[in-house]
Amino acid sequence: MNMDPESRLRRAFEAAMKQVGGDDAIGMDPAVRPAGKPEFGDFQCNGALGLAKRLSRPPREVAQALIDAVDLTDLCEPPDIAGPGFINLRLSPQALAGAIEAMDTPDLGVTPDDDPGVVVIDLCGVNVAKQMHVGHLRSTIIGDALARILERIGHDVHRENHLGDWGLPIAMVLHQLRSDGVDLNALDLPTLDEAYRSAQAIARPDHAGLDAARARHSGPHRIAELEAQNEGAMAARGAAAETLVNLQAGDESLRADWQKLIDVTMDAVQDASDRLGVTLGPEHNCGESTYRTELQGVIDHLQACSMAREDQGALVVDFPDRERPLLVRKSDGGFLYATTDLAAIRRRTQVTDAIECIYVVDARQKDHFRDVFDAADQAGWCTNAGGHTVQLRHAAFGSVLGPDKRPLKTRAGTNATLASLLDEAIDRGTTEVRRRSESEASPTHGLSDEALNQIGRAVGIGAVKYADLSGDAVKDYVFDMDRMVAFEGDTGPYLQYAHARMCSILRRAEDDGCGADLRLDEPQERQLALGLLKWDATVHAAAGNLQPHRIAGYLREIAEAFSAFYQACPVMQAGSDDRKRSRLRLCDLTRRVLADGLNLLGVEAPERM
RNA sequence: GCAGGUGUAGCUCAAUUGGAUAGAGCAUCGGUCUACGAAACCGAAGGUUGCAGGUUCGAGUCCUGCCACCUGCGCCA
Repeated sequence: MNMDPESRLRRAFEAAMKQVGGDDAIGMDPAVRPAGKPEFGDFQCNGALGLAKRLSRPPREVAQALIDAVDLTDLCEPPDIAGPGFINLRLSPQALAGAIEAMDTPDLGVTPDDDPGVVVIDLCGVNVAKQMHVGHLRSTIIGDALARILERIGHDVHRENHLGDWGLPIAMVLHQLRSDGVDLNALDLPTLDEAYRSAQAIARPDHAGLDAARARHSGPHRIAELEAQNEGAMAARGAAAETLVNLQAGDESLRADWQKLIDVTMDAVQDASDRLGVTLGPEHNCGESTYRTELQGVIDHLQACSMAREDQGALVVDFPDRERPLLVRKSDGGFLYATTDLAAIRRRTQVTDAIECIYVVDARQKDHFRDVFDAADQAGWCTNAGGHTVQLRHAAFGSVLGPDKRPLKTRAGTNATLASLLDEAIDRGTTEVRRRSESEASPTHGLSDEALNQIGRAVGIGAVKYADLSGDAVKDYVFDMDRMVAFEGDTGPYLQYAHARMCSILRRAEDDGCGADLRLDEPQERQLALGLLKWDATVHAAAGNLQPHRIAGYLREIAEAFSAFYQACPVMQAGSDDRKRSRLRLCDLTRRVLADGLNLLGVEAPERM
């Protein structure tokens, strides 16, 4: 049973509502939550308003009845009624101090999930032969954060990088490189990337797309674009298709070359992962190619379930609530990415026994995942091998836009590469850290080049990651390097700075106040303490809703509360030893919560910066 | 055409899932470094939450209808 004040208040008011409302109160939420403003106390109970409705009694009268009935012994000061019937609650000093002491443990009061299990997170999703761009940045950063958050509450997280390493696009590049006579042993990523582009441009006919575009009255620009693509594409496509057939048939020479493309691509991915500080390595690679032997089995199963229907030579799955069917096999017998995604779900739920599969993929694929998830459900794969219900969830994220609100481009007009972005972030972070370290008063003064570079990287990368994680992931976001690396205001470095200041105080102190009696007399001390108490609920809310930005918002709140405390309450010269040790303990706990949260976001927390 | 999404301060974003006077940051203006790090703090100004209705004690949040923009729509992934 949760012993934090909010849970205790909820239970107390639940009981009071039952007493006041009788059967009418069954199933009603006491609506206990942190107070909206400090003037309203520490917590508020809004349940009287709903209960008054059911009882047809004046809300304030019901609120009074609840106050008369509720048992808040050892928990609260006498509550009062405000506005239409809100009950404002203020914790007793003992209860607040007791609650803080209770969370002063290694796990910081964060409770494990009620139903822990294997959670597969599909993240990063690079395509072989294609340079990583900002879209992969989002998938990787958000996916890594979600993985850390879910691990934090006890899940067994399996990260999977579902590489685009199979299918026609790869065959096209392969064919092009081979026919151009490129030395694959000396292949580098820019060459590969360029080959991918030109292969795409040459070999993409789209008659069906063109017909569809005409049928639905798409704009002339779109139609012209499609017509241009159709020019002379068939020949190249035919050759690529032949390459694909040979590759899939196991042609040794082709397979060797194919592997070289993967190696070159993955070296760059590893480099980006390392610089970003995300937990992602070769052991998480799980490419589309690994499903190739399972695709036919998926089709067989769909047919055995009578889910699949032939239509114009292709195999499709229908849904009761929408027109659009899901295509699972082409008329030429080939499989599609929906087939691969279904195979992945089947393996993850039926072999790996996942209770949850999370897809950290661009929001534009929403319809696709809806179809695939529904098809998987129909196929019976939403119950895992252990009989546990499986949740399939698309953690969709929006596009990264430039300051012009268009998809982010470099000055040259090409897609911004991830590598160039990281270069710049690290460069600017390092420059700033070095600049500040020149001042003799700076705690970083005199540190080695290596140490300063390390911190500079943490600051630059932290800024980029925080910017990505601090807003609701599903929305598009405007990427503005200049704003991020101002390192002021609501940024990653703001949180890192607050953390470094706490470290600084703790460094100066002879002890960390561990075990000291807490005296939370000043309003800033109370506010900080009340903030710390929300940590458990915040982690669970972020995990349950797949919203890392809740963590980010919480940490900013903590950093702000700490700054206010720092301003108002001297620690080292607190007046008495008891008070000093109490404040040190509060600093220490705050530092640990902040570090814990930054770690969940994958943002480093240097001790000096 | 059909489906989905978005619309909040000049700009970039929040809002504990229906709660009190819609909050931050940037930019602007003013004040704080002989107390632990000024990457900070305090204050001012900035709003008809796209528009119009509706539901109720109470709506940025829910329902309806418009407007604007974005995205997707069978043999690419």
